[in-house]
Amino acid sequence: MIERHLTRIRARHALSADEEQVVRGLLADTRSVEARRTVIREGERLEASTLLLDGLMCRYKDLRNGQRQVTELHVPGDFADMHSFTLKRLDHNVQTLTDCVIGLVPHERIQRMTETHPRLARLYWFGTNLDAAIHREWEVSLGKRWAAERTAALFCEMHVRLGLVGMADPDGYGFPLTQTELAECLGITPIHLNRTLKELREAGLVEFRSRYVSLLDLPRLRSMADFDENYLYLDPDPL
Amino acid sequence: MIERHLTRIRARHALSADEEQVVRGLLADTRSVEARRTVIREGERLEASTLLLDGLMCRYKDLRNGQRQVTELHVPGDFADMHSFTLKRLDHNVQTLTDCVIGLVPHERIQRMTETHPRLARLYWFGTNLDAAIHREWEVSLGKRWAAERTAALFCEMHVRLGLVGMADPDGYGFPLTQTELAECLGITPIHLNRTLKELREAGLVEFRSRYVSLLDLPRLRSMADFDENYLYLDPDPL
DNA sequence: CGTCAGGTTGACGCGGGTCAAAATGAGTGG
DNA sequence: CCACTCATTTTGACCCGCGTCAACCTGACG
Repeated sequence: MIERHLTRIRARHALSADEEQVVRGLLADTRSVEARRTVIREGERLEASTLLLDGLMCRYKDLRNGQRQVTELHVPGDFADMHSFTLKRLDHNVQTLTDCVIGLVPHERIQRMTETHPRLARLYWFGTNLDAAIHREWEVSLGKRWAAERTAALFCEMHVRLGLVGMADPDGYGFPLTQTELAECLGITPIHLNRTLKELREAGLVEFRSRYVSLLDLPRLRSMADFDENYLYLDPDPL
Repeated sequence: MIERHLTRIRARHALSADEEQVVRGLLADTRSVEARRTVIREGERLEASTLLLDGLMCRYKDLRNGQRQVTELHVPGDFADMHSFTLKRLDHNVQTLTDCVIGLVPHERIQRMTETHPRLARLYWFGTNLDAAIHREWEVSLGKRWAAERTAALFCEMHVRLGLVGMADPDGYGFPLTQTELAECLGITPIHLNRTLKELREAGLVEFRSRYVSLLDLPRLRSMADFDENYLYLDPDPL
């Protein structure tokens, strides 16, 4: 089950046999969590980081008025909160969107890894910096793109990220979110997202139905989103 | 001049005399850069990280249509791009907003530091995770807050961050941005920002004039922004 | 066949974008 | 000290994207 995590790392960096063993040794425990459970609450003190092995999760922040903004989606192989290793408590919540399998990685094991395997430490540092890059791209979407462009950009991002761990087809992928959840990622109301999806569908760009995203015309979809996958760092320099 | 950087670190973590010497030794060179110069361009290969010693800088991303979104502001003492140590090329640009003094820290020195001083490595990792936390809060602002709330939130954030390095008064701070630049942070047009500033001023909350932010009623300003400074991690756990 | 979550559509209003133009203010040169 | 310039701020008019409120539809499930 940790294979997807190794796949994710290897998509960007080589791993020696020794390093692979250390990575495998990080996992202290795995557990199943059903859909829509908040796994990590803002402010609580954490002693372990959560590795997503299967399913989809998200980071979100609540507002006083009951609304929430999702700040990142997680696909299998992602660490949901490697950053809690240094921060110890988070400024946001982490929730499952679907039924999930998660792995727990005690901070003390990460600590030991940073001391014995500085290159691995650097790879995981890279990983949190990649999260930040995704946050920045979402800032651009939320700040400057119209609803349709924004929606297109997210569909493009998820296609690449799911593809990296072998969970996407060339022209689509399973994506079991409700329209309400998707709208919370995009900073628009579910109603307006529904209209936007209709617009994208009728333009022959993308269709989102029964938990599956069908990419009807990927080149035009990427173009309308002004999608540039460089922010996902698919070809980093070798370390 | 590196004092502000030490102050910034010490605001959150203790530093031993030995560690302080290592931090001081990171700086290979300092230079002056005039206002509105792009110091780091998206995609270029980097061999050193940039430490902001004096002045204001920002990270921004360009869009195809010529618009841009600022994704973070930097105050003196901040690393503008510690994340380039692991990413090697950035997904965004970095620019001076005012005349600045910057310090250059070769990646090889950071590399050596991670091997000899893992605790310092962890502090700098913390620093990049703090940047990500700021990105997340901006995502919330851009996605969910009205223009006035969003503007109030940014004024609150900058008050705290500038205050940490001794550059804010209890009821205001110097903030030499144009309204256009501020609007690029907030994801609204300069014209609408101008109307929003008028609204905040007439409500007796905050005034932004001649490069100075006057906090007329900080409690109400924080309240309207739903400002919760936890995301700035002012009291992290000791490492 | 009833129930309920989630998806869809319509009507209407407001926040904020857009275009145009005037006012203000910091420099600069005469 | 004044005239001129150019960036920046400010205001007005108009319109559209998206929020809001209210129904209605659909499909999964017991």
